Amino acid sequence: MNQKPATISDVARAARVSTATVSRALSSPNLVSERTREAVLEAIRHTGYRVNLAARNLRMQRAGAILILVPNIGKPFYSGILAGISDGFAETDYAVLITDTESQPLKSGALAGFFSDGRVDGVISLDGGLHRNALRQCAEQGVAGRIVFLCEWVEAAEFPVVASDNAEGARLAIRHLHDLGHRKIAHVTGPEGNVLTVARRTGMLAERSRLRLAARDEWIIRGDFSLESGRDAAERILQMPERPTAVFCSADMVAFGLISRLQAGGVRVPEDISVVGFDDIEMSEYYVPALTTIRQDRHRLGRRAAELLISSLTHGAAPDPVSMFPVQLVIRDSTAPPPH
Amino acid sequence: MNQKPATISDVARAARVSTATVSRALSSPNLVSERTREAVLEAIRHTGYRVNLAARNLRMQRAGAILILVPNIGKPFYSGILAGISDGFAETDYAVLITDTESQPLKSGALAGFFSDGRVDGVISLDGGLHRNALRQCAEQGVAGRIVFLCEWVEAAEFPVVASDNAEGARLAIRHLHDLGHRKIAHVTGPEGNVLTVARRTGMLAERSRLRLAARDEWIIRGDFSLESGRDAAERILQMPERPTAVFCSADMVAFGLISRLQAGGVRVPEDISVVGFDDIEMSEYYVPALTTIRQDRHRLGRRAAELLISSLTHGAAPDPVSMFPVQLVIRDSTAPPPH
DNA sequence: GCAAAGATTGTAATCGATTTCATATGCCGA
DNA sequence: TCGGCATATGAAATCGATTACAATCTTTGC
Repeated sequence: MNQKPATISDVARAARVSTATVSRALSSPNLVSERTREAVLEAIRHTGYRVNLAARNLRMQRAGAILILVPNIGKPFYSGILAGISDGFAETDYAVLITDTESQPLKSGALAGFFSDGRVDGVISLDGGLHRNALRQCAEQGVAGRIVFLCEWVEAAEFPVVASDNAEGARLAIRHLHDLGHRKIAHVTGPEGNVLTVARRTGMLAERSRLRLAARDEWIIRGDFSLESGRDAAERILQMPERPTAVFCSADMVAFGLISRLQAGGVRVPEDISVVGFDDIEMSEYYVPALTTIRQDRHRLGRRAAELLISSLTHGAAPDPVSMFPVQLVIRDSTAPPPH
Repeated sequence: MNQKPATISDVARAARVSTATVSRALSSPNLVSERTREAVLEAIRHTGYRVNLAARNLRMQRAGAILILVPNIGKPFYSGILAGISDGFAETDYAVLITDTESQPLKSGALAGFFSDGRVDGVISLDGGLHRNALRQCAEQGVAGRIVFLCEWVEAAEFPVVASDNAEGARLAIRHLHDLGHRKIAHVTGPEGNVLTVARRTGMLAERSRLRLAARDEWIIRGDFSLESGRDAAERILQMPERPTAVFCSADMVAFGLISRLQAGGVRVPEDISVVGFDDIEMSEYYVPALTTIRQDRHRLGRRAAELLISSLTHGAAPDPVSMFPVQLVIRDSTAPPPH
């Protein structure tokens, strides 16, 4: 035990051939006679040889890994996405690295650095808050084609994006509330400067004015996709002289925080106030009340981003710069007609 | 643009020294005169050089990466743990790889393979269901010291373990319910064969008999840590002729599934039935009712496992084979005295 | 003033694979 | 029987770093 792993030379020696032949027997078997191929395979079995990826990657000038930038691994929203990405890379020999950009912010030059130190071949970023400079550096190094944005993106940057139709999601939410009879609808936004915040708020505002619904400034409440911001929004609402009858939240977690605080304040959901979330994370179905929300197909989004990246790594070009995925309204128990 | 990254030779040429000197200037500056060190640094700045990690790792006979085996990335429970692990590795130059053992089960020999193909230097496994064979292979290769179990573990295997005091957690839960006046306490277990299932159930049973509480076989309900299993358990309970007045769930997610279904069935929590969870995931505080549960310090667990692995990778030996972390009872709104 | 010790630096081997180029062999048709 | 071609294989260069060893130049002690 504790013996060093067998190398290609060990195999070559055992099979009485050169290392070149061993390599060929593995990567292009048709270049090798059947007899020697058998001998090589037997030697491999015997020695327990596995090709050393560091060596192979060095020689082949690739890193053999891709990196996922996640704003916060802790959020349940990302887990389904990560699973989808993993699935997408399952058949490849790429290793999947994950970095949390919140707990470990990228230092200046770090992103381009990942490429130039041979650590990664490609990047999937779930973080739309990357520095312009960092992206420019990547573009200058000619690795722009190896970066894919997922869910979030950077405005006016030339990287492929895989995302849900956020504006449509917001419209669906508002329309659903309108159909139930709601006319006074509030919205808890995401963090300022976030592209999703903008997309969802814009969609919400557009639909609200299209339907000629009441509009009050205080009904647009700033949040940040977190439970806490939902709770804070609830406190604001509890103190409003004229309360909305429904709230469209920019994320399910926000809705949970909101509902929890509303109920604690004696306001029932959905009897007194209806609530719609966004994302449809696993919990939403089991919340009390079960949450009406906008579903994003997280697994599919992740998978698609993986496929996109793989294809641009192997074929050099991204097939389509933007893929927008449909969202879906899932009606559960947190919405009902407004109190008359 | 699109130029290949600078190599050590480029730097050497620019600084008019040999590659050896460049390497030394970086790794052991005291071996190099100040003048040349300056020149080298200047050349590095000028060329934008970054050391190629594949090459360095190959030469230094290390992989530069560690692998985390997660049963299911999708579960919110793991996110805090992963963040803790990431933190633990933040100051090192190890890359952190993550694999989901549920969506992509390890093939036979895969674990040992990760080591022998130079892909990883160490492993943190959150999966206690690894095959004995896989572990034996690792031991035979002499890499046993580079595997750390976290939260879960494999019974009778000689690897270091970082985990919470699960039995104590179960005892705390039962004692709390007993203190509130409950005498008929049910338990939804984890999946059969899981070490956590055993630890928590054992602790629960021990405390129950110590306190001389009522015991009925049907009050031990098999689950699997999931929302769905909580829902199923609730359905069983709703049909019991003699219902328990309290339920201790083996995970918060189970508790959510359970409460959601109980309420739908007209049983109020905590007025009719009290519920205690296990884990204290972020959501628990914001559930309705806020969940009484056993807190595990997930971030700290993750961090500790990372530190343990790092230390055994650098110093060769694990300081202490088992570290058991204390748990904590967090009392919220899902528990109350039983209906008289 | 000279040998020994110390400080710097360069040359070349090495890590473990892949791949180019050259060589050896066998088979074919003329 | 011999040139030509396809097939099978090996020798050696290469990827980009680190490091053992050797070489040179300074400094120090007596």
